[in-house]
Amino acid sequence: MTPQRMLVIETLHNADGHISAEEIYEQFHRRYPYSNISTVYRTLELLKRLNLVSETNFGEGCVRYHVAEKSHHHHLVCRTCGDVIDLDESVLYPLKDTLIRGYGFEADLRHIAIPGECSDCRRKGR
Amino acid sequence: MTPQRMLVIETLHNADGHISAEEIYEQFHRRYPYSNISTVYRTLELLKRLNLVSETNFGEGCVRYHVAEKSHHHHLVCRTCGDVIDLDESVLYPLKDTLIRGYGFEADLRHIAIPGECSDCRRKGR
DNA sequence: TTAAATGCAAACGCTTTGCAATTGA
DNA sequence: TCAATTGCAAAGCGTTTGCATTTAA
Repeated sequence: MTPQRMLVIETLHNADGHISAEEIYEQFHRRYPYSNISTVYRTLELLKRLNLVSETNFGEGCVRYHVAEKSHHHHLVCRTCGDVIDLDESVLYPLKDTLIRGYGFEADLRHIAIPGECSDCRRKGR
Repeated sequence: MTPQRMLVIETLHNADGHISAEEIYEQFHRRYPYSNISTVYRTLELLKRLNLVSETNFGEGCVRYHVAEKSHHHHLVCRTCGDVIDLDESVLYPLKDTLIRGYGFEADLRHIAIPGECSDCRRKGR
């Protein structure tokens, strides 16, 4: 545990919502001038491996990070076999973000079940 | 209209589904050796402006392109005022792709209505 | 004491751009 | 003819990596 890591983690927690590596670095570097953005990336890499942060790609040309919390789950429901696959809430973050950014629409995406066909049934169907 | 552009357009039509600039260039260059990837990017830029292709970011580090067709529409439904906002099908492509890639699940995302709150009501609500 | 983490600089992959040469209309 | 398009090379962006130095344990 280094002061650099602590600052990155602190920045991640203070930022509510999704923050980019560049933005983390900006705040981090302000408080710790002899620092480097590669340390930010390496710390984020580590936190991802430890499942302490998740990353989401909103299609802006950079990835955004947020602290991982116990989150809602969604479901993928197979129309053929009825199987239900659990889906982490974060899978819908990019969509949620697109709707906010593109339409100003705050989507209520809790408790979603998405219909379709699972991999097994697709394989058998062919 | 140049042979280069025709080949890019042809490649886009032959590729069913989403294709990256790199992949377009690969096919294009095979048939037209004195070509350059910047031409591909410039042609794609043009076709986007003309609404002949759409681009989708699947979070792979590159954008994928597909010919724009008259597509299904989805709806954003405001729980407060009941307003319905039309949503192009392509907005859900990244999610669809995530589900295929991550879970092998072929989501049936036609005719979707997403509940939530529209920008007007959010503004008034504050 | 030493394995691990850092800063730095250079490279990465995808995309964009400036510019001179070429081309379609 | 001439504006538009191309090929090329160089630069841009966010991100990753090799390496010598520093540091936490």
